[in-house]
Amino acid sequence: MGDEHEKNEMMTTDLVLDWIVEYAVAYGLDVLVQAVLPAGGEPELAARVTPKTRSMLQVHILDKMVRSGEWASALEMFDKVVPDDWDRSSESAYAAFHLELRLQAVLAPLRSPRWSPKKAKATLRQVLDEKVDDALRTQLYELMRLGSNAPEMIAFLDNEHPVEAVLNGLADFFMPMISDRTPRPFLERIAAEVVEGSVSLDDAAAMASAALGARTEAGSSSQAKTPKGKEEKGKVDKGKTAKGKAGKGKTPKGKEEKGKTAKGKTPKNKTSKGKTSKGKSGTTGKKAVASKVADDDLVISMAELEELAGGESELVKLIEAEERGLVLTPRRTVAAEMSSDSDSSSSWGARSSYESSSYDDDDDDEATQAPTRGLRSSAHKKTQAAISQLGKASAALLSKVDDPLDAILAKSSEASPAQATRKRRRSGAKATAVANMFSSSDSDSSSAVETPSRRKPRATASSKSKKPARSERAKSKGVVVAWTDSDDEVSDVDDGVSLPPAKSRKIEISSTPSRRPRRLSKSQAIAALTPPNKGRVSKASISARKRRRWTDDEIKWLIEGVAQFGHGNWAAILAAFPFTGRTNVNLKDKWRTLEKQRNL
DNA sequence: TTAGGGTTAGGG
DNA sequence: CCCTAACCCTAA
Repeated sequence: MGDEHEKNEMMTTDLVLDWIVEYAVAYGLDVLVQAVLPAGGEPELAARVTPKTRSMLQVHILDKMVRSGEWASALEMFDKVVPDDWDRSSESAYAAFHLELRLQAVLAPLRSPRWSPKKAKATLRQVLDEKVDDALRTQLYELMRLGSNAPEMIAFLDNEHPVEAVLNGLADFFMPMISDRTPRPFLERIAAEVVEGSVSLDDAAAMASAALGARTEAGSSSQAKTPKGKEEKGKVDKGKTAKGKAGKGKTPKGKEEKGKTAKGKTPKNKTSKGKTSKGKSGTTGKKAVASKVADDDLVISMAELEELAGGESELVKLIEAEERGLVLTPRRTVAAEMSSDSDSSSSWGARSSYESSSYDDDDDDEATQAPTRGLRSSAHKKTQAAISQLGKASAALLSKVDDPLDAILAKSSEASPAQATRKRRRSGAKATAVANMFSSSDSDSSSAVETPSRRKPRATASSKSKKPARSERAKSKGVVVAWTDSDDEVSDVDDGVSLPPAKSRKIEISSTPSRRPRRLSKSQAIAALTPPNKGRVSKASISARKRRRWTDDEIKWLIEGVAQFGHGNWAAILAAFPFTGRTNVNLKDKWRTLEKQRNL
């Protein structure tokens, strides 16, 4: 009796916990996901989550892996997620999706716009040498056939095996498993608080449990959970049957859809850009504790950011100013895109209606746009929103600080493409630097400060001129050249820089000035000017950037990354691991030295 | 963005 | 002072 009551209470609590976790996922709180997943999670929490919720979380992770191109991990996770009783025959949807995943795993390294046909072929051949089944082999041979023509092959990859299609397939495939539950406002609220960090998960469970208990107490307590269990079972069954249908329809549908979206709206690929630094879900060695810490840091970082920016209202003002276009940053488009659709609906069910209907394609936009992202959902959106918020905040912060370089560059009317690029990269680097400053509680506090790689005063010596013996070069260093450029005068520069006027006309140039075409002297000047600016901006970053030795962790990531993405995909590797203060070129260089070391 | 040649800080 | 790892520059 009392025993049973206790038991019921416990199960109620667990169900509530389930819900909270589910909503937390919808809110994009990966910490919870990590905490609950068996491997590396917190055992107690994991044990209290129902298998169904666990599956849902796993699908969530799978979705992330697919998005970040961790195909090997995705394959692994896929096998874990699929229930044992699903049809795995070669005709099944399981087989189709599994094949697609494996294909993607092979194709991922080839998607780089810069891959060489030679490399692609070699990679494919290597795969073919391993044991692959006929279905995969057929696909790969088709790729081999196209391998001699790079553009054609890329087009093939994009049209026949777009990542989009896999994502859609993912949504289709698992939708039956993931039913949408009726949202419960109070649970949503609590989940939101968990996300904010003001309430711990356990407290939330207690709170929600109390709330739910109060409601269900009126009826019999066992009533509360019985329907749930039934519901769950029913769903699994239904899922199994529905799945076959969904899977079969999947491939053509995905393709069709892709074509249409591509035709309709160009921009949208951008979304993934922002979230680079946190792609670690696959190989969390460090437990949920670590991710918890990371999340705390995120919370703190916003607060600190606001504080630094002069309080919230100030920050808001700045952001608003930015949005009105007063402050131009490339991020603006993303922000606009973000704010355009705010949704609050439960995410997981969004696609089901689309699935059952045979999808008449008469009206384009609405039909295609909405269902495209079954799983992208609000979880993704929230994450994106948070990221964009952070980005905006840091941009606002930066805009508050005087960094004249951008202004200077903007002013220089002949802005060559190269300069423009440099400018953009700089601001990007700065933004991440600010973010890193808070998010990486990591050891060397210097790294964050270093990150905005300061160009050395040394103005580019023309590399073509064969090196003029060390001593000579050394001597030439430190020549002082007076720069007199009539048009934009000191004032121009002065606004942002506020350098001592006397200095602004004298620029130190380390290489022979006469060799350079005059046109370049300005950019040289800018480069030369830069460090002093920085000195003014922040006392911490005065020092010239330091050499930072590679840590074991970084080396580990690099090796892992090459194994995962293949040699030469440095940008992808950089994005997939939590490198701080490293660039893709750095990775490339490090790999070069590693290889050298191994050979010797 | 990557490949590869060039430059240099800093350890031994 | 030498050598190497880390970093820079630029063509493609």
